[in-house]
Amino acid sequence: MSIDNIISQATADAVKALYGVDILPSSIAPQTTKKEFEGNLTIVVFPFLKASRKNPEITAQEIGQYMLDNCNAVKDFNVIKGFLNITIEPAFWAGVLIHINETPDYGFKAETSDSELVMIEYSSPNTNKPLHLGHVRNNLLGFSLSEIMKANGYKVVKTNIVNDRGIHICKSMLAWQKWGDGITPSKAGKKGDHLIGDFYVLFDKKYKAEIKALIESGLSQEDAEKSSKLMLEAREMLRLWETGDQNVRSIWQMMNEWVYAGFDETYSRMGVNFDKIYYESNTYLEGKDKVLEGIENGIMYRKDDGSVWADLTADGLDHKLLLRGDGTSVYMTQDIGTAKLRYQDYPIDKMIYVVGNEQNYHFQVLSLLLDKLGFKWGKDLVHFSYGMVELPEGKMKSREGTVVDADDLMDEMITTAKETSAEMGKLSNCSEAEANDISRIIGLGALKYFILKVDPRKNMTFNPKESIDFNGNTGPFIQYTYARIQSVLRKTSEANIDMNVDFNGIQPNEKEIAIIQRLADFPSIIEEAGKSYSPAQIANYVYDLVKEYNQFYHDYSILKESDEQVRAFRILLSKNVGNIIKRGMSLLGIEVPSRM
RNA sequence: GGUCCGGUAGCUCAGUUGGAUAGAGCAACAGCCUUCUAAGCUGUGGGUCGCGCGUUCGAAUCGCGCCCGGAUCACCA
Repeated sequence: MSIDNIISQATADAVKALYGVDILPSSIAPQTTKKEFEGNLTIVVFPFLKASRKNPEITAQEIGQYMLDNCNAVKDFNVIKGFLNITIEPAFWAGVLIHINETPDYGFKAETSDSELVMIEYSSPNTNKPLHLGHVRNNLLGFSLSEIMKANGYKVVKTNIVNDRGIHICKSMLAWQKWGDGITPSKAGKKGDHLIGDFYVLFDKKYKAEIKALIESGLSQEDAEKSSKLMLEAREMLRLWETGDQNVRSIWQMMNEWVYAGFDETYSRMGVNFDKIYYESNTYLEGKDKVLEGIENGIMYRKDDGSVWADLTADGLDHKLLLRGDGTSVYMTQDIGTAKLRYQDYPIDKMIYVVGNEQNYHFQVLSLLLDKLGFKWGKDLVHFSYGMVELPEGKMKSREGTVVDADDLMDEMITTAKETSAEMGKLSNCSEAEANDISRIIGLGALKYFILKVDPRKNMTFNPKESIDFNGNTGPFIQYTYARIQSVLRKTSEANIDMNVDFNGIQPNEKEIAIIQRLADFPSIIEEAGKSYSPAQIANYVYDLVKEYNQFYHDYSILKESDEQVRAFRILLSKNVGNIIKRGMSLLGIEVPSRM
């Protein structure tokens, strides 16, 4: 039983004994006492005034006195206005630390046979260009969210829906056919996704030139776009693809393989992965049945031109198109189809879509439609919506070359980490391989932490220069603290310090108590982050813990402490801070180095 | 115009189901390396929590109205 629960229970008991009123202990949430006041936990007594019919000070005084007399965890109390500050018996804190130390999966709930299954969709790239900064935010959020849900005891299936068909892919294919001269990724010495991306850009360039020429020959913008030969060829290719034309399909197959090989490399470097990948080429025809079923059930209706719609005005939204007049699917229909396939594959209880906030409306509609169509998780599907990543110079525009490529970005981060470390002389005692590994961990940690610490809903500015600043609320700062703790532990074992010490009667000081209190918060932080789907809460918690520990680390000698009991206690405390840092960072998909 | 989301220090951001005098980092200035890793620590300065009204013992937090910024409102995905 946690200290919080003990105090909540004791408070409820006190109110019952003093005023004869029943209060649910769970409705009382003790908060950590502010630094400027004495005590560890604070109870706000205003809610009890109706029961006590006395003023706040007297009420707090009475409850405090009762708790002091009847609860052995309470050592002392003081009252300021309506705030009852309780000092916990220091020996209890030692017990809390020992409990944390002895609980291997502290803070993580285990998956059980009746755990709910949550499917998390993230990444969802197009196969016509490499991943960029926007995908990085998506991937990091999606992966972290998966880890957080697992820690909350859910069964998690990570999924990726790859947009592998459509006019954009045909553009790349066409450009490769026309100007590629049979080049392949290995011949070009280039990752496949980058190669395809180059052809996509090339298409756009040639297309623009064609349009420009047509306009100069006297056509209007609109007419020029209509009569562009390139675009017509691309459309024809898409048509052939849809009829299953062998030639087009085999080029498509080959080029997609190149792209997937490139993506795999990027994903694996980024440290993200998937349990199940869906391809739009397999799912894009699937939604039709469901929609037709919807017509029979009166959920959808058909217009005179043959198109099919859903009327969502009763839910405050508009009419939504689901099938075109010619019977083909739109985006929404495909998502319904994908949902159908997924539900055939897995007994989904909960579905989370990690998709940018420009699609908020889409998911509002999807949720309603899936619900109406009988998907049990439709109504409560979570659109984990995140804001755009902007650059200091403004928005990213692929045409203007201001897109930050994911691979380049990771390279840059790792290189900078290595240079910075070398400048500080940190890597002088390492082998080359070790130095590279540490640089990789630090560089990627800096990137990941910088992105994940921000509330996902907010648009954020990614400043490449500032992200490589290793000071303050950053990944490297946290990693550094972890590395120092590992150093302390190494020295502990080198010096053969006996850790089998009886901690009976130990009196942790204020700073130690503050750290233990924070460690004890870990489970509720994970739970909260799982409810609000927020990796940022984990990130900021870990930072607070590290900050608190750093002060302690600088104020007290740990290994030099002469009192064996105190020394062992401080080593134990450090070890557990290290453990929690590691677990917290693992929820963000960030590694921690044992030295740096 | 309709809908959704943001607005907290010069900058980047926290702020736990409404709680005490709103917190970090960066930037600026002043200190601290014979002591477990100085990528660190300590101190100083910096605020109309977008604006107003309301709800109550108490509002950055909840409600209503307005202002600013973003997204979206396609037979694109």
